[in-house]
Amino acid sequence: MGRSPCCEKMGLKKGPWTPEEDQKLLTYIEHHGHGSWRALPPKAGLQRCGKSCRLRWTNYLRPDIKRGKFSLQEDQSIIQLHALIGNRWSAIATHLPKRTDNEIKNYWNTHLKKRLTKLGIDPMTHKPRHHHGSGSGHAKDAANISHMAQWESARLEAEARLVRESKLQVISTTNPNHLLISSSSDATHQGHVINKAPPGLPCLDVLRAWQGTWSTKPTVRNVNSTIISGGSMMSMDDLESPTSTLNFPHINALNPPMQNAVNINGLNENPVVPSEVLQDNVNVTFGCMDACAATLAWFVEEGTFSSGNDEEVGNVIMPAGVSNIMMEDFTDVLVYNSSLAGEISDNGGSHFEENRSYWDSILNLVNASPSGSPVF
DNA sequence: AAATGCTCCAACCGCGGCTGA
DNA sequence: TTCAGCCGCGGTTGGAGCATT
Repeated sequence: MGRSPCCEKMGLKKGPWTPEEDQKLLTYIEHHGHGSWRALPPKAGLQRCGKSCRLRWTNYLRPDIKRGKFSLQEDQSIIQLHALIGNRWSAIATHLPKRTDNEIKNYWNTHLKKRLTKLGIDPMTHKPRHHHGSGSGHAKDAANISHMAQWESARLEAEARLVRESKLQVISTTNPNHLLISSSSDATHQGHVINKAPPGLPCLDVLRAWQGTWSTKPTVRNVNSTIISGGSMMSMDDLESPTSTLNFPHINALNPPMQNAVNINGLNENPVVPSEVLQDNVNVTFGCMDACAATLAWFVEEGTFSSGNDEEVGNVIMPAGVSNIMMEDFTDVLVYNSSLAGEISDNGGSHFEENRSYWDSILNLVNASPSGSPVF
């Protein structure tokens, strides 16, 4: 590859792994764990550097890797997380169980980025190239989004580290010969276990303190009726990530879309929360709007809605007409979410028409494509 | 059938952060 | 405090396989 041959100069093999090498590595790790990667190759009888072994294991041989096509929900998650935290693949992978950071990175570079580009959405900023912002208000939103992105980014990194540290603790207290798993992609799964562990883990306290630093407000109800408890860990059960501070109204709205539309409309009956309390959550909602656009276009392109549950079999393929009707309802849901946020925050609902226009423009863009064919 | 172009992904490299001496 | 060793992450690449001409 025209780079300095770090392994070659030591007489070590590079390039594609043979089935025999895979078997050696698998067998060794199953019996001994990987321990020090640097020390592993000679013990396992491999003419490879430790780095190469680690990569092979974490990206390919690990038994808990899910391979194959990404689901629509996984697409959503990647887009939304990327909109928030950028190219932090390992952090994104912690929210996609059984997917490796490398796989997500490849998928982004080969599929998602291109599709967003074709949609006219900048894959780096997640904004439409001809975004119709509203002057200073838009700049303010952008600043808030940036603030939240930094917050979430730091939180995800802390979460990933927490998972890694806790894994070491768990392993050290169990069978020393237990299979060591060191990839980040299983972090979400592992994180559930860890976060249900008895309180007292120092790392958890650190994370709590970290969250408390930013979230000093009292318990509030956000636009999606999820209770967020400021200064302490929130309810885990409702969230995709065990410690996520975010929620994505459109995800819930789509799983399935119609039922959740009812749920969201039901918010009218909920007590209105003071604007200062909701502000942060509202900002997140707006921060995800552009990512929502891409996601929405997805569903129209595919003509499908995911069940949202990997356990269920298959997606429902809808006729174009039905799809359009559902898209209109979906728009209402999204507009409602964002306009509710706007109402509660500071503009007395002034976002409503603007957001409706925004989503209508996305729908028009999508619907302008030939019937039943991708828009890109 | 052959040549060419394109897509995809496994695997590499370099850098930065962490840890222990 | 410094430094060396190690690990993990993100960016990048080579090449296999597929599609198109």
